[in-house]
Amino acid sequence: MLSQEAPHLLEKREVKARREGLPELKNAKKGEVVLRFAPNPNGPLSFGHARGLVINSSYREMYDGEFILRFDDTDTKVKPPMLEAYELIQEETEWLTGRKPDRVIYASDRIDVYYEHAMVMLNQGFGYVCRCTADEFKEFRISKTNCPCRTQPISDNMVFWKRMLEGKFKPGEAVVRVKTDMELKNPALRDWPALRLQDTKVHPHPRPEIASTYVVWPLLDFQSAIEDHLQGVTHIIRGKDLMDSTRKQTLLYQHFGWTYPETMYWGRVKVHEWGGFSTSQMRSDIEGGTYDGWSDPRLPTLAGLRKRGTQARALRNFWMELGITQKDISVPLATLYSHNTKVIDDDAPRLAFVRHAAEFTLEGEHPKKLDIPVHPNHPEMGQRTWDLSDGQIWLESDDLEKMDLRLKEFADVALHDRVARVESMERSDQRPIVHWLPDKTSTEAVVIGTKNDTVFHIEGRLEHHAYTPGTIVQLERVGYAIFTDETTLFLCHESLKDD
RNA sequence: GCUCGUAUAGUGUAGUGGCCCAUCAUGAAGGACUCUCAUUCCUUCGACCCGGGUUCAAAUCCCGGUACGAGCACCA
Repeated sequence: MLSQEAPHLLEKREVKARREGLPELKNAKKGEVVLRFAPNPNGPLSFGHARGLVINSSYREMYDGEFILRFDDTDTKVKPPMLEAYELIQEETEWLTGRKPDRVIYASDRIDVYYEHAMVMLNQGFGYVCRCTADEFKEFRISKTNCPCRTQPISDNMVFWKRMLEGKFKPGEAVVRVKTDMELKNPALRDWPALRLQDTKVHPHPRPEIASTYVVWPLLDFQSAIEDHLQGVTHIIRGKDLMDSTRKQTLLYQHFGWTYPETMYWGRVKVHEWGGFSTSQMRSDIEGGTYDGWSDPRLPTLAGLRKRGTQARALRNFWMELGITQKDISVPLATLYSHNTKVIDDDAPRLAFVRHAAEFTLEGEHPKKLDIPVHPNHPEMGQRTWDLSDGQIWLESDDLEKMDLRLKEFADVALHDRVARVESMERSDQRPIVHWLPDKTSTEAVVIGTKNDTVFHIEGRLEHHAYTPGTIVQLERVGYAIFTDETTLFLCHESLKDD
């Protein structure tokens, strides 16, 4: 009845529902969306890169589109690529997004294509070879005046271009610029540089097949713009630090008569506990020995996160929850850990680890063996069996302040010298429940964790197990941990409380 | 300095003129369950940057201010 008399009331109710997942893409048709993520392979992927991967690849799934992984490796000096990173990044991309990219592109394979477009630009007069120094041009940019090179004839541009390719200029002596307008309000857009020279004898490209082949290299704004068009990219989602890039590139697209893709931006993300890390800073810290490689768990790299047991799904949930707002934000690690806990808890077998273990002898009547569940919420995961035949057990030294304890799943005991006297098998009072281990079912082990950029080791007794490296377990009353080897574990979540 | 952008609970986030004395998550506090300080569940706490304007009606539109961030690299 309502639907007949006042259908608008029903419609409104739908609108109120909280939006789930990512917002719709503008001008997007299912099956016709092409997205890309374009890191510089100057190191393995970091936590921040994960956002680009997660958001872009999620839209691929949402629209049944295509996802391109592109290596923007066009700088051999300031941010030189790292050869191993090409493989690592592809592997990490697959791990994080759950599948391979539809296409993988190396910008350094496509230099000739960029040259062709540079020549079109020069021939059609919307680009020119500028021989001013960077400082000289800066003055022109500030004073909104044309540089003398701007009006030179196309024939001159072609000559200078040829000389650039032949290596007749040194880096800094010539650059190809896109003609925009020196009066543009935004100084960043005025006749921006598109290609420059690099001394690839001194700074060869790390890929052996490229090495010193080229001296003229495109800059990001040019290379990325051309490649996006060539690959048919329909939607670009990237950081808002690249907003002026969009504007520069749109100007270039107008010259070529192309239409620029739809663009969305996200703001800066800082993780409260990490502060600022840059790939180059990490690189030098690793080389200097501060960190133990790119997968050091203190580092905000995907490799480091992975090593401490962070699940791809947790990372995906984390970034999906932040969405793509342009706000600059600072998130606590607790948020990521909370996602990770949700992902791992159901599958994490329980295991006992007694920190700083102290040995006691059981006194009194008690069973010689004990069966306890592997996971309290999942009986189907089976039982673990403890051997108490020699009566020797281990307790956490921090638990020894109280003299009366309940040994979890076992018995009430009273401590006294190195003896634990069994008072009752049933729970008889409210004494604290502690975890413990029989000597015969445990071995020496070490748990490693991090705290404020330092690494700590905890020695103790670990319950016997048959888990392989990489298995995530929950150490009862301690926390989630991932096996490094049979007797070494790493705590998944850094303890965030001060103690 | 010029240019661009953003401002909702402690932290994130939904909300695109009336359904909003504002959503969801996280966090904190309390409780239930549990022979873990885990998981799960319940309760509570807590926000529309400031000032004008438009409108019958503004978190939502406009202007100004403030704060924060980014670009103005022959880096990506």
